[in-house]
Amino acid sequence: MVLSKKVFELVRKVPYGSVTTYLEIAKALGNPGLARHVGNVLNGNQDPERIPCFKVVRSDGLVGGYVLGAAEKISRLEKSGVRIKNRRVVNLELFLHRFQKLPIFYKGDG
DNA sequence: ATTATGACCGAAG
DNA sequence: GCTTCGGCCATAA
Repeated sequence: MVLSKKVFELVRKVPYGSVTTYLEIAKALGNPGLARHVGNVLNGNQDPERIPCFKVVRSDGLVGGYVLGAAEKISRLEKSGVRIKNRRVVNLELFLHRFQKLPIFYKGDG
């Protein structure tokens, strides 16, 4: 699907040490209702080393799933400097706020 | 066309 | 805070 290609494209742009959410990516695709589908797409990630989908978490902060296991996802997030508390990203809102500055997802208008 | 299944979301309890 | 439930959208059978 052309949509999945865009998903991977966006995920690649998430800076190391930061995170985004399935919902934010769905919004960037133009349809917030696609959040679930975004997860489905990432579930088919054949190259987790090149597509850093460990940076994509749920909108409530829970880390969510990962091809290599949630534990590995948490491990990589922490290694990148993202704090995790009880399977949840600490201060997720700060990260999302950061994306409003960077024209990564909301290019065009704010 | 209908049904079931997901790395989800939001509102309620 | 937490768990539960209905809704969402694409894909596969």
